[in-house]
This record gives sequence, structure tokens and C-alpha cells, in this order.
Amino acid sequence: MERKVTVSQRKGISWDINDMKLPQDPKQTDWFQEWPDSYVKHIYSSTDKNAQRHLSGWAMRNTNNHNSRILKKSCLGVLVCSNDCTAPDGRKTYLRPAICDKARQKQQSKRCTNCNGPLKLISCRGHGGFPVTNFWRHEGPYIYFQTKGIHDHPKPETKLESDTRKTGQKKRPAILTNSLGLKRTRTEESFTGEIQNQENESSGVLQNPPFYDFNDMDIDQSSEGNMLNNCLSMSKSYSFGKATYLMEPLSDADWSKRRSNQYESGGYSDHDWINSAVNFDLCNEDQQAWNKALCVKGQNFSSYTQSIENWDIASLYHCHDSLVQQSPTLEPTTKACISQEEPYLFRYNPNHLSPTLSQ
DNA sequence: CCCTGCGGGCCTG
DNA sequence: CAGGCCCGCAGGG
Repeated sequence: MERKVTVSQRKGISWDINDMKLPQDPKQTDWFQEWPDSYVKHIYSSTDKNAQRHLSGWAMRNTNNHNSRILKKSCLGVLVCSNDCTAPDGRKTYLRPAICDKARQKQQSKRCTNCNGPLKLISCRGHGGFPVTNFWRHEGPYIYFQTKGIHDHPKPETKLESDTRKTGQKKRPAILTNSLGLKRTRTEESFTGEIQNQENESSGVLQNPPFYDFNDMDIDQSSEGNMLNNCLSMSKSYSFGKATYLMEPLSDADWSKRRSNQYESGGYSDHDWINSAVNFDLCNEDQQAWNKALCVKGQNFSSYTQSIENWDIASLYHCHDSLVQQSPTLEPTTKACISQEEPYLFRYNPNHLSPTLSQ
């Protein structure tokens, strides 16, 4: 089941990034999707800053496809602690691989900031053994986006989070927790079914929601609670579903060899796969209860939110983006409740639930 | 220092 | 030839 309803899907438009002619008059454009996965396609407005920059939550590097009209990027996976340690706050280490090869090598020689263990790069091979690829193509007032493959690894930090951690760690802690001990979450991406609507504008392309830099602005206290509340409502433990992933990925060279030998034909020996101790099993029941509690008690919960300083600015930014992009026809809480498909939280501890939140 | 995009080059099917 | 990856270069923050 495809959860995301894109403009193309809604309008029944079928296209491929390589098509000579792309949909010329989609009428509507998609809101920028930070975590595109599966074989989704989006049509963004050429005025969308994120689309212009070819951004992605995934760490994507440029790949030459010998076609200057179509920009191709492939996923670099995620950098994890080889000890699979858990920070005191329950979070796992999912660092964003550097795009630059040299920087990435240097990055891998560093140690886990939590347990000092070596870091490991989990390669993405969600596209037939190859990294997931993203394609970007600018045509007129639109930016066409297509992704191929399904990421088989956890989400790394976003670029914003990574930058914040690198440059702002003196100002703010790298890992933030709220006073309830709830893990700071990666907030919901742009709502999946939300689309831009041109009804209220004449140029044919709706402008992006305003870009707010929370690092430089004062947050209105009255709206802060609602914002955080909605962010919390949208949050959820990071889920990898049934997926297990390779903790000790083969080198690319090794993989290339194996790909030709074994991948296509089926299985791997036990030696090939080092099943991760990381458990992505997401206690779905707990999550549902948690989400339910948040949705039901959402209004109360806002009173438990603490100073905005306890929250990751990047998350607030993304959350705010999401909120701004919500359809005006739904109540925020409702939307939060129905937006549970995309897991964004790394982890939570039900024991830390406030009594008033318990059902 | 590193992100980003470009493009040459090589390999494989 | 298409599609995959690697690499170096250049511009820019």
C-alpha cells in the first residue's frame, strides 16, 4: 500500500524521470519530502528551496549518470556505533555520513561519542543491492523528483541536525531530551498526503511556507506549546519494521564481488550477514498506546513540555514546516494521529510516561 | 574543510 | 549501450 499520495498519484499521472515529456501541467505540486523512500515520485515547485538544493534527509551523494539534465544521487547509508551502544537517554547513534569521500573516511576513524567504540558505516543497498538512488530534473516551473529503491538502514541525522551537532554543540547538547525523559524525536516530515494547492494564487505555483530559523528567532511562547504538542503527537519510535540490516557491511569491492555471485541467486551464508544486535522491532502495541495517549491527552501534554531549549532546534524547524503545510481542513491533533505511518522517533521509554497520560 | 555538481573514465551485463 | 561506481576538479559557504 502506498501511503503517500502525491500529485502524480492523485491525478493518476504516470511518468518517469527519463521521459521525454514530463507532466506539464500538474496544477498542484508536492510539498517537499525530507525522507522519500520506496519508488516515489514528486513534482515540486521550482521555487521550493529544498527541492532547489536537492536536499534529502538521507545522506545522498552525487553520482554521475552521464546525463546533465538529470541529477542523480545515491545513498551513503548511515554511520552507527559498532557496539550498538545505547546512550543514557536510550538513543542510538545514527550519524550522517559525510558526503565527501575523504571526510567520510576520516569520520569512520572517529569513535562513538557515547561508548568510544568504533563507528561503522552501514551501506545502503536498498535498490537491488545498490544504494537507493534519487533523481532530480528541473523543467520549467517544476522540479521532478524520483527515487528508486527502499532504504534498508536507519535514518541518519538530517543535514540540519548534523550541522547543528557539529557547529552548535558548544551551544546546545548533541542529544536532547525533554524533562520527561522522552527522547527528542525526529519530527514528522511534511505530511504525506499534503499537496500544494494553487487555488489561492495566480502565478500557478504556490510559494513555499516561510523558512524560519529557530536559531535566530524568539519563539512565541503561546504557540510553542501547541507546536511541541503536535510534534509530540506526531512522534513515534524509530521503526524498521521487519528489516534487519547488516552491521558489518562488506566493502564495496567485496559487495561487488558477492553481488555478482550470490546476491542475485538468493541467500547469504551466516558469515555474510552479521545480524545486528540492534533491534528495530518496534513494540507496535506500545507505540500505538503511546500515540493514542498523546492524541487523546495531547492538550494536557503540552503543559509538560519544557523550555524550548530542551528541544532540538532542527526538529522544531521540521515540525513547524510540517505544521505549516498541514491541510487547513483537519485539526492538528487529528492530523497528528493519522500521520503515524512515518516513524520518526528513535526510541521512547513508556515508563517515563506521565501518570496523567496513562490510559 | 567540506558540500555540491560536473564530467571523464572504467567496468559489467 | 545503459547503468553502475570511482575519481578529480571547481565553485562556494
